[in-house]
Amino acid sequence: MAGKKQFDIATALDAAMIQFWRAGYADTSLDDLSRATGLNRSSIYSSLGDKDALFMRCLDRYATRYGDKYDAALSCAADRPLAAARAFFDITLERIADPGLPDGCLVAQTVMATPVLSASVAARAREAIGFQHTRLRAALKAGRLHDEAAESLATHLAAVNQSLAVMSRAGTSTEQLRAIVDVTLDALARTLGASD
Amino acid sequence: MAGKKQFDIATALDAAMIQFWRAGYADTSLDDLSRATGLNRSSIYSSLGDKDALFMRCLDRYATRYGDKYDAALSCAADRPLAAARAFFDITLERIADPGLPDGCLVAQTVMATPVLSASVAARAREAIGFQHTRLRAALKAGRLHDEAAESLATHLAAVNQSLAVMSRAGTSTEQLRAIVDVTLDALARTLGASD
DNA sequence: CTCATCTTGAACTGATCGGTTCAAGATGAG
DNA sequence: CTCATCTTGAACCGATCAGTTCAAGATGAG
Repeated sequence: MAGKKQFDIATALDAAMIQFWRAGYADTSLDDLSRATGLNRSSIYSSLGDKDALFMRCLDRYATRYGDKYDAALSCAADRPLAAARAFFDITLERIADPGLPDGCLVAQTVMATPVLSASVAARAREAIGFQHTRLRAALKAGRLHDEAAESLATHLAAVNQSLAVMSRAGTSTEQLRAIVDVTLDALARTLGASD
Repeated sequence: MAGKKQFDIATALDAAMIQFWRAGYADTSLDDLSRATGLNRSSIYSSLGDKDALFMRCLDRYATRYGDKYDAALSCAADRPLAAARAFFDITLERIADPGLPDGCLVAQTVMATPVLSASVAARAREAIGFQHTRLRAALKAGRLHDEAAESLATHLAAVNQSLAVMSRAGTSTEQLRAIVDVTLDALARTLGASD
């Protein structure tokens, strides 16, 4: 515990995460990471591990951070499932609207690069998608949807959420992104209404 | 026209397209393209241009080939708009189910890599997404949906179609992919029914 | 002040990248 | 057969890549 102040690892991880998020794994060099974090190459290597390990930490960080937010948004699903689903999508839409964050989604980007990533990284990204599905299914079941409807609707909601990552990178406006989810929310509303 | 047979440019383009489709621009080297096409490095360079130009040709090829199929699928929209939408998604689902083709979608992959691609390539990919939207909106209008509904539903359909690219790479089964579009098709069916 | 600890910048390695050139070989028209 | 034309393999270039090492410098505890 001597020497200069230790740099803030959490801050560095955030910066690295955003760099990977914006440019993807392949298009992020160690120099990019050094520039983004403000840390030296050797500092990154010694305290954050090599590129693969660092990416994995960023992926976990991303999944945990937004996973918690998605969980919170869905927490009212038992009482108001439609509002819960709306809040769920709002997490994504607000993230996209935040000018301090990249468009798209780190998980979506990673999943798309699956064929050229290491097996462990690919598996972790798929896992994150699976968690999203599980989260949504549980919420829909809590909202008194029968198993079959909860299953397929959870898959649909997870997919539409991922589509926002693609469309935001295609230059789709926030109004159009909102329109995408509104169609889905209408479908959910009718299903909920019909099951009452 | 002397010398050995000229190799088939169309076949070579298909092979290059599939390589880019599977691995993306950044993760495709000239050696990869050489291996995929069976052509020599210098042959690629002399007759297909440099990496950027070749990628652009592949992107155009992809957009045209599947664009035509999507158009054909939507051609019955005036009479049977719901069947047209179903046929539209079937194009994508069949493409994903084809073991001879990569999962995902070249356009989706390219759009996701927008921040690190040349401006011209990024614009072309966005253009392709725009065409998809235009195509769908025209079909929905032909199916007697009013402008507002056609606009937002076209955006939704285009987005769900892109979501299939992401989800297919996440290991989602064909049954689940089908469930994703079925929710959307149900929503469309109700909208069409309500507008009658 | 002293010294153990941490950070930093710089350099090096071996590999791969995209792009380009060119001589050698293969081919078919005349 | 002759020769113009095309393809091919190999090599080279400058640049960048990830990974690693290490000496020099900065820092704060004792």
